[in-house]
Amino acid sequence: MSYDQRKLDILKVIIDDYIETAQPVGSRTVSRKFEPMLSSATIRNEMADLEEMGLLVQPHTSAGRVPAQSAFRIYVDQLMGDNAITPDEKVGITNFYMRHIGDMENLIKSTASLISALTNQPAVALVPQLRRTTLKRLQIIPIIKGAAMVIIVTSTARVKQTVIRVPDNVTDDVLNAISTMMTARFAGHSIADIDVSRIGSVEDAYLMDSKLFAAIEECILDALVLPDGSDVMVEGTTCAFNFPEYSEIEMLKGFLSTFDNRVRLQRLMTEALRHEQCVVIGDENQDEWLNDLSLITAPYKVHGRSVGAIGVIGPMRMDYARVTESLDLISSNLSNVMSLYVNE
Amino acid sequence: MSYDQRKLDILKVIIDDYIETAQPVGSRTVSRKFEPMLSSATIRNEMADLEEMGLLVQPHTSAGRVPAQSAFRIYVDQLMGDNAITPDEKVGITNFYMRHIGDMENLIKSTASLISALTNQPAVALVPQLRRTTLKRLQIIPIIKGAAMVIIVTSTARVKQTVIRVPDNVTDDVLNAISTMMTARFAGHSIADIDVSRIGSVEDAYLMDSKLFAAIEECILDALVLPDGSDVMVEGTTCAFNFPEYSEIEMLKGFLSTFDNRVRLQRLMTEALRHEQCVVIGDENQDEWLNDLSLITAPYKVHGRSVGAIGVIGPMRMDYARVTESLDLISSNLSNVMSLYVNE
DNA sequence: TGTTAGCACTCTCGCTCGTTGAGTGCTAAT
DNA sequence: ATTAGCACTCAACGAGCGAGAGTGCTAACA
Repeated sequence: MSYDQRKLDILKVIIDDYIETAQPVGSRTVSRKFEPMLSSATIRNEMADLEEMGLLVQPHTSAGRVPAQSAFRIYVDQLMGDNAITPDEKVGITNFYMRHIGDMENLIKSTASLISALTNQPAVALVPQLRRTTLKRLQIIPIIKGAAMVIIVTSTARVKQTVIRVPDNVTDDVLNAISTMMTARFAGHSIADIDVSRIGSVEDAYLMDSKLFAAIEECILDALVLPDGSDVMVEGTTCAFNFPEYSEIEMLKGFLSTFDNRVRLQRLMTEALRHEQCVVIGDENQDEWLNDLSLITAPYKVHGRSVGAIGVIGPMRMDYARVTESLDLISSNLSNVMSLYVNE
Repeated sequence: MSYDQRKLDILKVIIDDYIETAQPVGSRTVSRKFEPMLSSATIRNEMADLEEMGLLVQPHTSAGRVPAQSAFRIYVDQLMGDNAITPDEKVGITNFYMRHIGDMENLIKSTASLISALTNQPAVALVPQLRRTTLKRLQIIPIIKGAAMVIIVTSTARVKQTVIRVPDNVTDDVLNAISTMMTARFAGHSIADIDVSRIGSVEDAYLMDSKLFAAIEECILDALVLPDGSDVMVEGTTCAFNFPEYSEIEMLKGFLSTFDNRVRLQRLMTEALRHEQCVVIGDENQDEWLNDLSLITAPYKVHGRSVGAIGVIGPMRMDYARVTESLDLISSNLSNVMSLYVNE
């Protein structure tokens, strides 16, 4: 019982069909689709072998077969085709990014929508991470006595705001001065660089209240960098309504609840940002909550440096060819657009 | 066949039960709950009357009865109780707002979550509307050649950003100067006041490129004020998974799709902002897409002026007493907190 | 006159059970 | 090695049936 090519070809036909229909695939179906023509009996023999090899699973005796998780792995690594995205669609993607103007949150949100529309799967996208981009401007604006808002604008045109407490005796002018000064000092620097030591030197220079700097420091290092779920955009969860595997309400609920915990998703995507495109199938996922799903992610880059990530989460049965190609394309388009924004 | 009190009392029992169970209510159930004790036969007679009056509907002969839309109207206007919210819960709400610190988007989002948690219904909340608050600061930040980002901070600590095109020859210093100047000029003014004519005078004073001002004007009047769906927060849609009326996937899909069109929701809530608390049941709604749902909204105010709105969208069967009380309470708490932010 | 017990009737819901059909594994022939 | 043929399995579907909840009506009663 060898790993011969025919077995793999048959496996591909089975998986292709299963991806499309979400139904167990029978020998007759394969026989009809398979080239060269083989009788269903022959296919049956091969399928029995594939089952013994752990690549197929029979839900019950008289059903067809369903690909096992390991089969999807082989499919992704060796079997699936390419050119799943038509030239027209490629042009569409390019146009989408050429036409786009707007702020970062919007761009990333639209990107998630685009991925979802293209793949018919829920899509996830991570906004450019602050500590991976550079500061463009920092502005502290008083709100009420005792509180001020820190607004940070990054080189990727991202705006992030947070509220900090400030001592009562700090005047608007002081906050303004600090804003100007910090902007001048740190503009163009990586946000990760705005660290305690440097703030120290600033403090010395301006002889300011150290509590205020402590607050600003905390604001930048914690509030702006700790994952709070607001950095991750989710679009297209309604796709799941059309998935046959979630036709039961409890199943659907289970699947959709995956997207509720934004902090968890954000952590996941922040991790994904560190790798090139990757496909994680079923319990290959470290996280238990993804154990019967597949996660496909790709980073996007500004001048070659990964600053964010996009991805798709869906059932193990998904059109891997289409999804991986889509993510690749979109990632590179997005990277280009974003690199335009940022003068190196 | 009069509108006598007993009929109304029976109606109340029926609706209370129906709100709780979403099941047709039979005469025996009512008989058991009704005070004074009456036989189910008597109740049956009354229920037959109520049906004839158009207040009850029988799904089929051998089922109990379901309140008609008009019955819910009467229920809301005359029958439902109060004190649906326990003192403990009230304290919880107050604490929630006392503890809160953060920016506006966050506060409104949390508010929506709170409403949803309290009512077990999907909740909707509208961020303070720009044209109803005053400007705190306007900052134009260049992003790339030909584009700049306008950041507006309002008196309600809201930050709104948008990207505008600027002529290539405008320098950073000019943008900075304009920012400072416009902030000085318009800070404290209603954002609706930043209109063409005033921009005209500013333009004269600084002899600036009129195209740039046109762009800024457009940015403020259009991009920042036109409903784009980003002003409305939706939380708790997953509540619907537990509603018996949406136990069929198609029903659920239909209901949840209500929340997909954010622009539509934003328009709805912007309209709601103009009224005091109101309960709109079924096809009392102007909008067809709400015709078999109920919408309950309440505005929230800063120093007596409505600037935003909160609301609940759910099936006609909903705990109106609890929802209206919750919205009232939260609206007044939120109004208080927000008024604190804004020095009159 | 309002209330209630009793009863026949209706209709949904859930259950069982036989039928159907897709799919299998095995065997024997090619 | 391939395939036709066949007996076998099992989920899915639908019909048929009984149970139960609920009704309306009637007649008796306070």
